Amino acid sequence: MPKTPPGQTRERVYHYVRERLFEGRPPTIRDVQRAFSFRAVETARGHLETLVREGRLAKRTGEARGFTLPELPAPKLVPILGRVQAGALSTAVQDLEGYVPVESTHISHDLFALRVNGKSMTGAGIYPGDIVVVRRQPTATSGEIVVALVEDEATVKRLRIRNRRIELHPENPDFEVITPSRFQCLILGKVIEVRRFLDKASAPLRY
Amino acid sequence: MPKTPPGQTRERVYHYVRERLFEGRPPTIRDVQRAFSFRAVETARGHLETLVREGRLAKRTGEARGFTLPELPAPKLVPILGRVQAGALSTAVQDLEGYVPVESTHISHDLFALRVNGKSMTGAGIYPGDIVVVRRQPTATSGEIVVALVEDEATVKRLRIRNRRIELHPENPDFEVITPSRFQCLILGKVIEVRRFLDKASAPLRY
DNA sequence: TGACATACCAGACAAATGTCTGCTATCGTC
DNA sequence: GACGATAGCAGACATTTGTCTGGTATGTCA
Repeated sequence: MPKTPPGQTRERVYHYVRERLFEGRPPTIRDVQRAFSFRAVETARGHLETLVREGRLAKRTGEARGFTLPELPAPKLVPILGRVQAGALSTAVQDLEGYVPVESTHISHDLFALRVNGKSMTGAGIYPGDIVVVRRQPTATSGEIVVALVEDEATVKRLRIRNRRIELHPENPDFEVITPSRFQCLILGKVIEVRRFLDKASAPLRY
Repeated sequence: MPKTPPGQTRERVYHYVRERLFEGRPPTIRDVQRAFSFRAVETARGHLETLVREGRLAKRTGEARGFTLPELPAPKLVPILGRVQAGALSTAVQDLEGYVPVESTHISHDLFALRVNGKSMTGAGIYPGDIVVVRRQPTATSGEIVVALVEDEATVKRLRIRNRRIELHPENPDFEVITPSRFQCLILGKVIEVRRFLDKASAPLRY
């Protein structure tokens, strides 16, 4: 039974566990044992417990496959809504185009995604076909890019509040500013992220 | 023991399992039992097995927490490399800025992410501070947006091959076309996705 | 040298978890 | 009504998996 320099194997164990967690397939202690050809379960467990003690991993005691990354939950998928219907703001799972993974920082928020249609925001780097990730919220501050529902149609625009009036500004000279009344316009949320898929193969999966 | 209309409870079980999988925390059968207050494990298992038979879930028999989504592994995180060093193309985990989750479609590929520095690609909707997701590959076809290493510096440009010469085109009139020799230039990969974080809070987590 | 820590092994035990067999009740259909 | 399909229950059992106790070997440091 050869002995490895201190910490060296543990580093590899750590990366192995991470990989597995990123795949969404938490390993058992015996998985780790097998992956590193340890002849005893305790060897694997020793490394894992040490990693927990060092704060590099977290665990749910007694639970099968209970090792996780501390503070870092797995990325969450948010639904890409094909259309946003007026009135019902609840996630319509029916006309679902797919899912996009988002940063785990804001898994607590109510997020959804939307595919951009027109060219009215190209000046802000938002092009047709892009997907915007939206945090659902009823209001926003002036200057932010929002998704608003105007006459039953969802549009992405930059919000400006001038003289207590709502203005929806495009970022493309070919389009005009919309100045809806408070009753015509409903702010669905604020755009927090834009993503463009340059490669067809990387487009979100439909399922 | 009340009985629910056919399929109704199962639908909810399905969504519960999905949620858990998206969180990276595969449920046990007894987790499902508890979540729906079934008085027997078999009830939960019945639904789960049916979902597998219907092809809506997949499972690894006998394994603890073995239920997964078919075809759809959990999203993967790819590293955002702070800098790309010449020569060594291996992922330098050291100067790591964080991780971004990517679509599960291409988990098999060798991906990394890079933060964009200059304004040379604004015409293509790629702005400073954006993060590009790159598929590592030594070559690319003309017209694709690539990450190239020119004189030890990584740049994002549109690749054009004219008269068997490599040209790196910016998408901003303020910048000039680079025409490196084959020896000065190394194609690191092809940009498959662009993402911009409009909200500071949504920026990738450093850890 | 001896005390101590680390890496690893061996085997047993216990808790968590998947699987099976058999049962009741409700609904729709022939 | 008989039949089959579905939803659900009850309890036992088997496997997987986490936990524990005790051991050997090697290195560091006083």
